Parts: sequence; structure tokens; C-alpha cells
Amino acid sequence: MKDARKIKDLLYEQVARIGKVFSSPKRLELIELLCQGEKTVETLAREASISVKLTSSHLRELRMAQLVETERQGKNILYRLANKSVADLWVQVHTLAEDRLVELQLALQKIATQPADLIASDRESLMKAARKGEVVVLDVRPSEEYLNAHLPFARSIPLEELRQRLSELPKDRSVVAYCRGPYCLMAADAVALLKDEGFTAFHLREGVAEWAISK
Amino acid sequence: MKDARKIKDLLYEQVARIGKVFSSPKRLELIELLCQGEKTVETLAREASISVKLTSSHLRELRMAQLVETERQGKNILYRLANKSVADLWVQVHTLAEDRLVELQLALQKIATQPADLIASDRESLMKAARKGEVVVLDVRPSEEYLNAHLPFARSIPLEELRQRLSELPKDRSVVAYCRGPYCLMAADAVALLKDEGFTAFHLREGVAEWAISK
DNA sequence: TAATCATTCCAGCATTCACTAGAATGATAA
DNA sequence: TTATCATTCTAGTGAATGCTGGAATGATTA
Repeated sequence: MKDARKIKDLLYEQVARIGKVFSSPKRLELIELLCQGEKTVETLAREASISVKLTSSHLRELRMAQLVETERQGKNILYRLANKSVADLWVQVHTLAEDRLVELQLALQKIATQPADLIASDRESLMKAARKGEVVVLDVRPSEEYLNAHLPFARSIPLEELRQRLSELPKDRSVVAYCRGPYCLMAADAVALLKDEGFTAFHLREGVAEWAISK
Repeated sequence: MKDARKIKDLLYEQVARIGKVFSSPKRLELIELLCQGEKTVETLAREASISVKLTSSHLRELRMAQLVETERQGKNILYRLANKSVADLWVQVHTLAEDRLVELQLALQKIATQPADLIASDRESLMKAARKGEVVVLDVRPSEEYLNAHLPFARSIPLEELRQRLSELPKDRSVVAYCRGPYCLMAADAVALLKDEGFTAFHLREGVAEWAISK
């Protein structure tokens, strides 16, 4: 009967390999970035604000847990999530964290300059309004990420170009901005800028990965 | 703009607290046990084959991540999952692990004595057959766990009592046994015993937590 | 060929982790 | 009071982890 113990230990140990990947803040950040589409090591390093070497070693962990795939493209190596369920798991983990951890809730409140900027994400009605053109859904991520996937009816204006392209947006309707997800600051910045310029703007906390989760 | 980095780091750090809980094999085992219902520290220690003190310290981690709740009941302290989504997360993590990790797939094959014993879990048709009484769904977990929650139409005969209570089961119909989940060995043992005794028996890999996930 | 992108190996450092053991503490029930 | 259940503190061990730096290696492109 000692055998049973050994087998069980082996099984849980394997599952823990997946848990370990999700136990490091930097790896979580890399996962969220990869949720936006495939990226090179350099890009990931820059966007996560860490060295290429450290990025490489975190990506190694992800590879060893079979959560990412790689593809060489010329001089670069592209990383992408191995599976949609990896993105789903990321969303489920951070959602549970937001549900349980008061510290996280408090930290999140610091992002939205004004809580009133946040839009209560009633998907049905938001999409209905977007379809009718009553609101403009604005994707402020880099355009490659928009091209990889975006919310229905969304228009792309990367945050960096927003100030120059304000004329593309209407002042008589609401603008709902979103970015990579609740931990990305781009949408909040966009909303602040838009409101400064006299637009009616709201902040949608969810990104593409969160939106894709079937509820 | 350094502020943005600090806030981001803080956010991912909080989410990583949840990931850390899922990064230890023993804690995963405790979570699975708690998926079966509330239990005392002693029970958990016994069923996970670890010391009470070590169990206590793992439970402390779970408490600090707000994933469990406690309640004093006389001399004992009962632990239970704080939320259904904790059980859901456990299921999703081990499902992803089974999907991605070949080593885990191989280890799982050792459990079912014969792969043919495994029942392809087409829920619809299994439940239809169970409703009609064409098959007997058998819960071989301890009876407290059955009382806490069980599959529809399931009958309870704890593995320990199975040998003495064989006469309660029909020989002209199939018996489908299940236990705590894919990492629990009780259902496999039950099926082996039943087949030895001339019953037609199958092994359902899923437990209550897996069954409860909406697909 | 040289330059770029990425990984790997080495070493080192500080920190954390899982686990064990002994002893003390607290809360409860009989 | 005594016994039981559970946690906590201290202390220790061995292992792993996150990160940094330097140097070498490979694959690719120009």
C-alpha cells in the first residue's frame, strides 16, 4: 500500500508544476502579455521591464511546463501560449485573487483615477450599444495586439497615437476604452486624456482574455 | 512613470499569492480533500499522510490566501473551502496539467488497472441510464463525503464496507464507481474488487468537483 | 564576414520553502 | 483537573528560487 502513496505524490507533483508557473509575479506578467498574442523575447522583456536573460529563463519555465510554444521567425523567436486554456486559467486565477484578496482590491482602486470612470461591464447592453453605434469601443493597445484579436465593434487607436488622433473620435457619444486587462494601465491613461480633452470616456476593466471566458 | 511599475508589480505579486498555494503538491492534495467537504485538521493530516503540524502549516498558507474558512466545532476545528471557485480552480489546474504534461498522462495510466475499465464520461447518456436504473452509479468515498455532496442517482457504499455489502449490488447491470477524482485510488480498487466478484464494473474518473464544472 | 537575437553555463547572493523536532500555549470538553 | 485538538515559536537542514553578471555558443540575416 506504500505504492499508492508514491503514485499519489507523483500525480500531485506534476500538477504542482503548473501551479509553480503561476507563483511568480513576473511570469504572470509574461502570461498576460502572451494573452495579447505572440511576441518575441525582446518585446516581452521590454514590456515586462526585465532583462532579456531573465525573461529567457522565465520563458524556459513556461516551456518546461508545456504552457507555451515557440517558433523561429528569422532572427527572432516568437513565443505564444500553447493553448487557449492557459489564457483561461490566467483569467480564472486573477479573478479568484480579486475576489478573495482585499489587498488586491485596494491596489486596483488606485488604477482608475476615478471609480466613476469604470464601466459596469454588462456585456449584453454594451455590445448592443456598440452595434448601434451609440458608444465607441476603443482598443488602446499596440496595433499588433489589436490585429491578433479584439472585442467586437472595437476601433484601434494605440495609446501612443491617441493625442494625435483625437479628431477620429466623436464628442457627442461615449468612448469606452479597454486595454490588456485589469492590470494594464493604458486604458486608465487613455480615459484621463480623453476626459481632459472634453470627451465622455469610460474605462472597461476587461481585456480580450477576460471577455473570451464563457460565463 | 516609475510609479506605474510599482503598482503593476504590486498587483501581480498579489495574484501570485494564489498561484503559490497551488505550487505545492501537499497543498493540492489538501485542496482536493476539502473539495469533498469540510474536515478537521486531524482528518486532513491522516488522509494526506502527513503530520498534523505540517498540515497545520499548509492550512495556514491556505488561510492567508483567503482560500479556506475555519469554524470551531467543540474540540475540533473544521476547515472548508471559502468559495466554490476554489474547487473550480483546482479542477481547471489539474485538467490543464493533464492536457499538457505527458508525464502526468503516463502516471494516470498506472491507476486504472485496465484502461478498458474507464468509462468515457458522456454525462448525458450516463445520467439517462442512471435515471432509468440501467446502471448503478456507486460512490465509494467515506459516507460523510457522500452526505456532503454526490452525483445524481448515486448510491453510497464506502470502499471499506464494499466487500461486506456486495449483495446490495446487482449482477445483471453495470456498476459505475467513482471517488474523489482522477487522483484518488478508491474507485479503481472498487472496480478491481467488483470484477473479481463477477460484477460488471466501470471506473468513472471524475469526482463531484469535476462534475460540477459547467462545460 | 560581422551583427543580431536568444539561449546556456558558470558563479554568486539573498531569500524562501518544505519538512522535522521540541517545547510552550490556548481553547475546549469530560 | 486532565486529556484532546490545534496552533505557534524556535531552531535547524537541505533544496530551490529569483535575480545579477560575465562569457561562450548557436542560429540567422545582411
